[in-house]
Amino acid sequence: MPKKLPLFTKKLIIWYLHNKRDLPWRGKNDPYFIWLSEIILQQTRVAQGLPYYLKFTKAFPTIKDLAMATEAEVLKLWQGLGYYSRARNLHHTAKYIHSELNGRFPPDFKGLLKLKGVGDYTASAIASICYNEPTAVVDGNVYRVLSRVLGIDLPINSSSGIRVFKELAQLYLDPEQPGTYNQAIMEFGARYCVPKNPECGTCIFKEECVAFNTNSVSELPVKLKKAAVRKRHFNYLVILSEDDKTILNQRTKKGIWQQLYEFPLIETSEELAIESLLSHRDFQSFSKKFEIASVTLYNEQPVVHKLSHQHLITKFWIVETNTIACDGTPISSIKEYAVPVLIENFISDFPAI
DNA sequence: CAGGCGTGGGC
DNA sequence: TGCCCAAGCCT
Repeated sequence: MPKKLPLFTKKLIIWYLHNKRDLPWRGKNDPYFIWLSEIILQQTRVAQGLPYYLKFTKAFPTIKDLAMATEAEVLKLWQGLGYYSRARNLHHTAKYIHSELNGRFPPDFKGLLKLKGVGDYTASAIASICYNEPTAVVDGNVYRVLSRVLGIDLPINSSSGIRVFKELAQLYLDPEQPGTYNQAIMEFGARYCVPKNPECGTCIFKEECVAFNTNSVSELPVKLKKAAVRKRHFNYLVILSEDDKTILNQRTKKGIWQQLYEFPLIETSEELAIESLLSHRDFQSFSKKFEIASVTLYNEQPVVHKLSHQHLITKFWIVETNTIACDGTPISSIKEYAVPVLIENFISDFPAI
Protein backbone atom coordinates (compact mmCIF):
# COMPACT_ATOMS: atom_id res chain seq x y z
CA MET A 1 0.00 0.00 0.00
CA PRO A 2 1.66 3.24 -1.12
CA LYS A 3 2.10 5.87 1.56
CA LYS A 4 -0.09 8.94 1.19
CA LEU A 5 1.90 11.74 -0.34
CA PRO A 6 1.90 15.29 1.04
CA LEU A 7 -0.03 17.75 -1.14
CA PHE A 8 3.22 19.68 -1.62
CA THR A 9 4.82 16.65 -3.26
CA LYS A 10 1.88 15.97 -5.57
CA LYS A 11 1.59 19.56 -6.76
CA LEU A 12 5.31 19.84 -7.26
CA ILE A 13 5.53 16.74 -9.44
CA ILE A 14 2.52 17.76 -11.53
CA TRP A 15 4.09 21.21 -12.06
CA TYR A 16 7.36 19.55 -13.09
CA LEU A 17 5.79 17.19 -15.59
CA HIS A 18 4.25 20.17 -17.36
CA ASN A 19 7.16 22.59 -17.08
CA LYS A 20 10.42 20.65 -17.23
CA ARG A 21 13.05 21.65 -19.71
CA ASP A 22 14.22 19.22 -22.32
CA LEU A 23 17.84 18.75 -21.25
CA PRO A 24 20.20 16.20 -22.80
CA TRP A 25 20.71 14.21 -19.59
CA ARG A 26 17.00 14.04 -18.80
CA GLY A 27 15.36 10.70 -19.57
CA LYS A 28 18.66 8.88 -19.19
CA ASN A 29 19.45 6.60 -16.29
CA ASP A 30 22.98 5.58 -17.20
CA PRO A 31 25.00 6.62 -14.15
CA TYR A 32 27.91 7.77 -16.32
CA PHE A 33 25.87 10.52 -17.95
CA ILE A 34 24.04 11.47 -14.76
CA TRP A 35 27.29 11.58 -12.81
CA LEU A 36 28.95 13.69 -15.50
CA SER A 37 26.06 16.14 -15.63
CA GLU A 38 25.88 16.42 -11.83
CA ILE A 39 29.59 17.13 -11.45
CA ILE A 40 29.42 19.78 -14.17
CA LEU A 41 26.37 21.38 -12.57
CA GLN A 42 27.82 21.65 -9.06
CA GLN A 43 27.58 25.37 -8.20
CA THR A 44 26.99 26.00 -11.89
CA ARG A 45 23.94 27.14 -13.81
CA VAL A 46 22.51 24.96 -16.55
CA ALA A 47 23.17 27.64 -19.16
CA GLN A 48 26.85 27.68 -18.26
CA GLY A 49 27.32 23.92 -17.86
CA LEU A 50 25.32 22.69 -20.85
CA PRO A 51 27.96 23.34 -23.54
CA TYR A 52 30.52 21.54 -21.38
CA TYR A 53 28.25 18.52 -21.00
CA LEU A 54 27.93 18.37 -24.79
CA LYS A 55 31.70 18.73 -25.25
CA PHE A 56 32.46 16.03 -22.71
CA THR A 57 29.94 13.48 -23.95
CA LYS A 58 31.20 13.98 -27.49
CA ALA A 59 34.86 13.64 -26.54
CA PHE A 60 34.24 10.85 -24.02
CA PRO A 61 31.14 8.82 -24.97
CA THR A 62 31.94 6.19 -22.30
CA ILE A 63 33.64 6.19 -18.94
CA LYS A 64 36.44 4.19 -20.52
CA ASP A 65 37.14 7.02 -22.97
CA LEU A 66 37.35 9.44 -20.05
CA ALA A 67 39.58 7.07 -18.08
CA MET A 68 41.96 6.72 -21.04
CA ALA A 69 42.38 10.47 -21.46
CA THR A 70 45.20 12.44 -19.85
CA GLU A 71 44.57 14.91 -17.06
CA ALA A 72 45.81 17.68 -19.35
CA GLU A 73 43.14 16.82 -21.95
CA VAL A 74 40.40 16.80 -19.32
CA LEU A 75 41.52 20.12 -17.84
CA LYS A 76 41.73 21.69 -21.29
CA LEU A 77 38.15 20.68 -22.02
CA TRP A 78 37.10 21.96 -18.59
CA GLN A 79 38.84 25.31 -19.14
CA GLY A 80 36.57 28.24 -18.31
CA LEU A 81 34.12 26.32 -16.13
CA GLY A 82 35.89 26.98 -12.83
CA TYR A 83 36.33 24.90 -9.67
CA TYR A 84 39.00 22.87 -11.43
CA SER A 85 39.26 20.27 -8.66
CA ARG A 86 36.00 18.94 -10.11
CA ALA A 87 37.80 18.09 -13.34
CA ARG A 88 40.69 16.42 -11.57
CA ASN A 89 38.36 14.40 -9.35
CA LEU A 90 36.20 13.50 -12.36
CA HIS A 91 39.19 12.08 -14.16
CA HIS A 92 40.49 10.33 -11.04
CA THR A 93 37.11 8.68 -10.45
CA ALA A 94 36.75 7.61 -14.09
CA LYS A 95 40.11 5.88 -13.94
CA TYR A 96 39.19 4.28 -10.60
CA ILE A 97 35.85 2.94 -11.84
CA HIS A 98 37.35 1.72 -15.08
CA SER A 99 40.30 -0.10 -13.55
CA GLU A 100 39.07 -1.10 -10.08
CA LEU A 101 35.32 -1.54 -10.50
CA ASN A 102 35.33 -3.15 -13.92
CA GLY A 103 33.75 -0.03 -15.40
CA ARG A 104 30.64 -0.19 -13.23
CA PHE A 105 29.47 2.52 -10.84
CA PRO A 106 28.81 1.60 -7.19
CA PRO A 107 25.20 0.36 -7.08
CA ASP A 108 23.86 2.47 -4.22
CA PHE A 109 24.02 5.79 -2.37
CA LYS A 110 26.51 4.55 0.20
CA GLY A 111 28.94 3.30 -2.40
CA LEU A 112 28.58 6.38 -4.61
CA LEU A 113 29.39 8.62 -1.64
CA LYS A 114 32.86 7.09 -1.42
CA LEU A 115 33.82 8.34 -4.88
CA LYS A 116 36.12 11.34 -5.01
CA GLY A 117 34.18 14.49 -5.90
CA VAL A 118 30.83 12.89 -5.00
CA GLY A 119 29.24 14.25 -1.82
CA ASP A 120 25.83 13.87 -0.24
CA TYR A 121 24.06 15.84 -2.95
CA THR A 122 25.58 14.09 -5.96
CA ALA A 123 25.29 10.62 -4.46
CA SER A 124 21.59 11.28 -3.76
CA ALA A 125 21.01 12.56 -7.26
CA ILE A 126 22.64 9.59 -8.99
CA ALA A 127 21.07 7.02 -6.63
CA SER A 128 17.57 8.44 -7.04
CA ILE A 129 17.70 9.03 -10.79
CA CYS A 130 19.60 5.89 -11.82
CA TYR A 131 18.65 3.35 -9.14
CA ASN A 132 15.30 4.65 -7.92
CA GLU A 133 16.75 4.79 -4.41
CA PRO A 134 14.68 7.08 -2.13
CA THR A 135 17.40 9.56 -1.17
CA ALA A 136 16.48 13.27 -1.18
CA VAL A 137 18.83 15.84 -2.66
CA VAL A 138 19.52 19.11 -0.85
CA ASP A 139 21.03 21.82 -2.99
CA GLY A 140 20.63 25.59 -3.10
CA ASN A 141 17.24 25.25 -4.77
CA VAL A 142 15.93 22.85 -2.14
CA TYR A 143 17.04 25.15 0.68
CA ARG A 144 15.22 28.05 -0.94
CA VAL A 145 11.97 26.26 -1.75
CA LEU A 146 11.62 24.49 1.60
CA SER A 147 12.67 27.47 3.72
CA ARG A 148 10.06 29.64 2.03
CA VAL A 149 7.14 27.23 1.71
CA LEU A 150 7.61 25.97 5.28
CA GLY A 151 8.78 29.33 6.69
CA ILE A 152 12.02 28.07 8.25
CA ASP A 153 14.60 30.70 9.20
CA LEU A 154 17.29 28.30 10.41
CA PRO A 155 20.56 29.30 8.69
CA ILE A 156 21.16 26.94 5.79
CA ASN A 157 24.92 26.96 6.35
CA SER A 158 24.76 26.02 10.02
CA SER A 159 25.19 22.40 11.06
CA SER A 160 21.68 22.26 12.52
CA GLY A 161 20.24 23.84 9.37
CA ILE A 162 21.95 21.33 7.14
CA ARG A 163 20.57 18.47 9.23
CA VAL A 164 17.01 19.80 9.47
CA PHE A 165 16.68 20.59 5.76
CA LYS A 166 17.99 17.14 4.85
CA GLU A 167 15.31 15.59 7.09
CA LEU A 168 12.57 17.76 5.60
CA ALA A 169 13.64 17.01 2.05
CA GLN A 170 13.52 13.33 2.87
CA LEU A 171 10.09 13.73 4.47
CA TYR A 172 8.55 15.26 1.33
CA LEU A 173 10.28 12.90 -1.10
CA ASP A 174 8.07 10.67 -3.24
CA PRO A 175 9.57 7.23 -2.53
CA GLU A 176 7.91 5.79 -5.62
CA GLN A 177 9.65 8.22 -7.97
CA PRO A 178 12.53 9.81 -6.05
CA GLY A 179 14.42 10.87 -9.17
CA THR A 180 11.43 12.73 -10.54
CA TYR A 181 10.73 14.39 -7.18
CA ASN A 182 14.35 15.47 -6.76
CA GLN A 183 14.54 17.00 -10.21
CA ALA A 184 11.12 18.60 -9.71
CA ILE A 185 12.07 20.53 -6.58
CA MET A 186 15.35 21.68 -8.13
CA GLU A 187 13.68 22.72 -11.36
CA PHE A 188 11.02 24.60 -9.41
CA GLY A 189 13.69 26.43 -7.41
CA ALA A 190 15.73 27.24 -10.49
CA ARG A 191 12.84 28.40 -12.66
CA TYR A 192 10.11 29.67 -10.37
CA CYS A 193 11.10 30.09 -6.74
CA VAL A 194 14.17 32.09 -7.78
CA PRO A 195 16.39 34.01 -5.33
CA LYS A 196 15.20 37.50 -6.25
CA ASN A 197 11.74 38.75 -7.18
CA PRO A 198 9.94 35.41 -7.68
CA GLU A 199 6.45 35.68 -9.16
CA CYS A 200 4.65 34.65 -6.02
CA GLY A 201 1.33 35.96 -7.31
CA THR A 202 1.00 33.10 -9.79
CA CYS A 203 2.81 30.43 -7.75
CA ILE A 204 1.19 27.04 -7.25
CA PHE A 205 2.05 27.25 -3.54
CA LYS A 206 0.56 30.70 -3.04
CA GLU A 207 -2.05 29.37 -0.60
CA GLU A 208 0.24 27.42 1.71
CA CYS A 209 3.61 29.18 1.34
CA VAL A 210 4.44 30.55 4.80
CA ALA A 211 6.93 33.09 3.47
CA PHE A 212 4.46 34.50 0.94
CA ASN A 213 1.66 34.74 3.46
CA THR A 214 3.86 36.47 6.05
CA ASN A 215 5.51 38.71 3.45
CA SER A 216 8.98 37.33 4.19
CA VAL A 217 9.96 35.79 0.85
CA SER A 218 12.89 38.18 0.46
CA GLU A 219 14.22 37.22 3.91
CA LEU A 220 14.49 33.52 3.12
CA PRO A 221 16.54 31.42 3.08
CA VAL A 222 18.76 32.74 5.89
CA LYS A 223 22.47 32.37 5.32
CA LEU A 224 25.27 33.30 7.70
CA LYS A 225 27.78 35.69 6.20
CA LYS A 226 31.24 34.51 5.36
CA ALA A 227 34.57 36.28 5.63
CA ALA A 228 35.26 39.26 3.39
CA VAL A 229 37.13 38.81 0.12
CA ARG A 230 40.90 39.04 0.15
CA LYS A 231 42.77 41.34 -2.24
CA ARG A 232 45.92 40.12 -3.99
CA HIS A 233 48.21 41.93 -6.42
CA PHE A 234 49.35 39.85 -9.39
CA ASN A 235 52.13 40.87 -11.79
CA TYR A 236 52.46 38.61 -14.81
CA LEU A 237 55.67 38.67 -16.84
CA VAL A 238 54.77 38.04 -20.44
CA ILE A 239 58.10 37.04 -21.93
CA LEU A 240 58.59 37.54 -25.66
CA SER A 241 61.87 36.02 -26.74
CA GLU A 242 63.97 36.41 -29.85
CA ASP A 243 62.72 33.07 -31.18
CA ASP A 244 58.99 33.71 -30.58
CA LYS A 245 58.74 31.83 -27.36
CA THR A 246 57.33 32.72 -23.97
CA ILE A 247 57.35 31.19 -20.51
CA LEU A 248 54.40 29.34 -19.02
CA ASN A 249 54.48 27.87 -15.54
CA GLN A 250 52.11 25.29 -14.12
CA ARG A 251 50.53 26.08 -10.76
CA THR A 252 51.34 23.01 -8.72
CA LYS A 253 50.81 24.26 -5.18
CA LYS A 254 47.43 24.01 -3.55
CA GLY A 255 45.26 27.07 -3.94
CA ILE A 256 43.53 28.57 -6.91
CA TRP A 257 43.94 27.14 -10.41
CA GLN A 258 45.84 24.03 -9.39
CA GLN A 259 47.48 22.35 -12.42
CA LEU A 260 46.57 25.21 -14.76
CA TYR A 261 49.17 27.29 -16.60
CA GLU A 262 50.05 30.97 -16.33
CA PHE A 263 52.86 33.39 -17.10
CA PRO A 264 55.62 33.85 -14.51
CA LEU A 265 53.94 35.53 -11.58
CA ILE A 266 55.21 38.03 -9.04
CA GLU A 267 52.68 38.50 -6.26
CA THR A 268 52.96 41.50 -3.98
CA SER A 269 50.99 42.99 -1.13
CA GLU A 270 50.66 46.36 -2.88
CA GLU A 271 50.26 47.54 -6.45
CA LEU A 272 53.62 47.65 -8.21
CA ALA A 273 55.09 50.55 -10.23
CA ILE A 274 57.68 49.72 -12.88
CA GLU A 275 60.64 50.79 -10.71
CA SER A 276 59.50 48.52 -7.90
CA LEU A 277 59.03 45.67 -10.33
CA LEU A 278 62.50 46.04 -11.81
CA SER A 279 64.07 46.04 -8.36
CA HIS A 280 61.93 43.21 -7.05
CA ARG A 281 63.90 40.19 -5.89
CA ASP A 282 62.03 37.73 -8.13
CA PHE A 283 62.41 39.98 -11.17
CA GLN A 284 66.12 40.34 -10.49
CA SER A 285 66.63 36.60 -10.43
CA PHE A 286 64.61 36.40 -13.63
CA SER A 287 66.80 38.95 -15.37
CA LYS A 288 69.86 36.83 -14.66
CA LYS A 289 68.53 34.17 -17.01
CA PHE A 290 67.35 36.51 -19.75
CA GLU A 291 68.89 39.43 -21.55
CA ILE A 292 66.09 41.91 -21.15
CA ALA A 293 65.56 44.45 -23.94
CA SER A 294 62.49 46.25 -22.62
CA VAL A 295 59.73 46.07 -20.02
CA THR A 296 56.39 47.78 -20.65
CA LEU A 297 53.11 47.71 -18.79
CA TYR A 298 50.40 46.33 -21.07
CA ASN A 299 47.34 47.45 -19.13
CA GLU A 300 47.47 50.92 -17.62
CA GLN A 301 44.44 50.05 -15.50
CA PRO A 302 44.96 46.84 -13.52
CA VAL A 303 42.54 44.05 -14.43
CA VAL A 304 40.45 43.15 -11.38
CA HIS A 305 39.60 39.48 -11.66
CA LYS A 306 36.97 38.58 -9.09
CA LEU A 307 36.81 35.14 -7.59
CA SER A 308 34.12 34.33 -5.06
CA HIS A 309 36.62 34.69 -2.21
CA GLN A 310 39.41 36.96 -3.51
CA HIS A 311 40.04 39.86 -5.89
CA LEU A 312 43.10 39.57 -8.11
CA ILE A 313 44.39 43.02 -9.06
CA THR A 314 46.47 42.19 -12.08
CA LYS A 315 49.11 43.85 -14.25
CA PHE A 316 50.56 42.27 -17.37
CA TRP A 317 54.15 43.31 -18.03
CA ILE A 318 55.50 42.73 -21.53
CA VAL A 319 59.12 41.67 -21.24
CA GLU A 320 61.06 41.59 -24.53
CA THR A 321 64.30 39.68 -24.43
CA ASN A 322 67.17 39.04 -26.83
CA THR A 323 67.56 35.54 -25.46
CA ILE A 324 66.96 32.31 -27.32
CA ALA A 325 64.67 30.61 -24.83
CA CYS A 326 65.35 26.98 -25.60
CA ASP A 327 63.13 25.66 -22.78
CA GLY A 328 60.33 28.16 -23.46
CA THR A 329 56.87 27.58 -24.91
CA PRO A 330 56.36 28.52 -28.56
CA ILE A 331 53.82 31.32 -28.69
CA SER A 332 51.92 29.42 -31.36
CA SER A 333 51.21 26.54 -28.97
CA ILE A 334 49.95 28.50 -25.95
CA LYS A 335 46.40 27.61 -26.83
CA GLU A 336 47.08 23.94 -26.11
CA TYR A 337 47.47 24.65 -22.40
CA ALA A 338 44.66 24.91 -19.89
CA VAL A 339 44.73 28.42 -18.46
CA PRO A 340 42.49 30.43 -16.11
CA VAL A 341 40.04 32.87 -17.66
CA LEU A 342 42.20 35.78 -16.45
CA ILE A 343 45.01 34.51 -18.68
CA GLU A 344 42.74 33.47 -21.55
CA ASN A 345 41.25 36.98 -21.66
CA PHE A 346 44.69 38.52 -21.87
CA ILE A 347 45.80 36.16 -24.63
CA SER A 348 42.67 36.86 -26.70
CA ASP A 349 43.24 40.58 -26.32
CA PHE A 350 46.98 40.60 -26.98
CA PRO A 351 47.85 41.14 -30.67
CA ALA A 352 51.26 39.40 -30.60
CA ILE A 353 49.65 36.15 -29.42
C1' DC B 1 34.26 22.58 10.48
C1' DA B 2 35.31 27.04 8.63
C1' DG B 3 37.61 28.30 4.87
C1' DG B 4 39.12 27.51 0.19
C1' DC B 5 37.85 26.76 -4.45
C1' DG B 6 35.93 29.89 -10.56
C1' DT B 7 33.23 31.98 -13.39
C1' DG B 8 29.22 34.37 -15.14
C1' DG B 9 24.71 36.50 -14.69
C1' DG B 10 21.23 39.39 -12.46
C1' DC B 11 19.74 43.40 -10.23
C1' DT C 1 29.10 49.29 -8.89
C1' DG C 2 28.94 45.87 -5.58
C1' DC C 3 26.92 42.06 -3.95
C1' DC C 4 24.51 37.75 -4.16
C1' DC C 5 23.92 33.46 -6.05
C1' DA C 6 24.54 29.06 -8.74
C1' DA C 7 22.14 20.94 -9.58
C1' DG C 8 28.74 21.33 -3.66
C1' DC C 9 33.01 19.11 -2.23
C1' DC C 10 37.32 18.72 0.24
C1' DT C 11 40.33 19.33 4.12
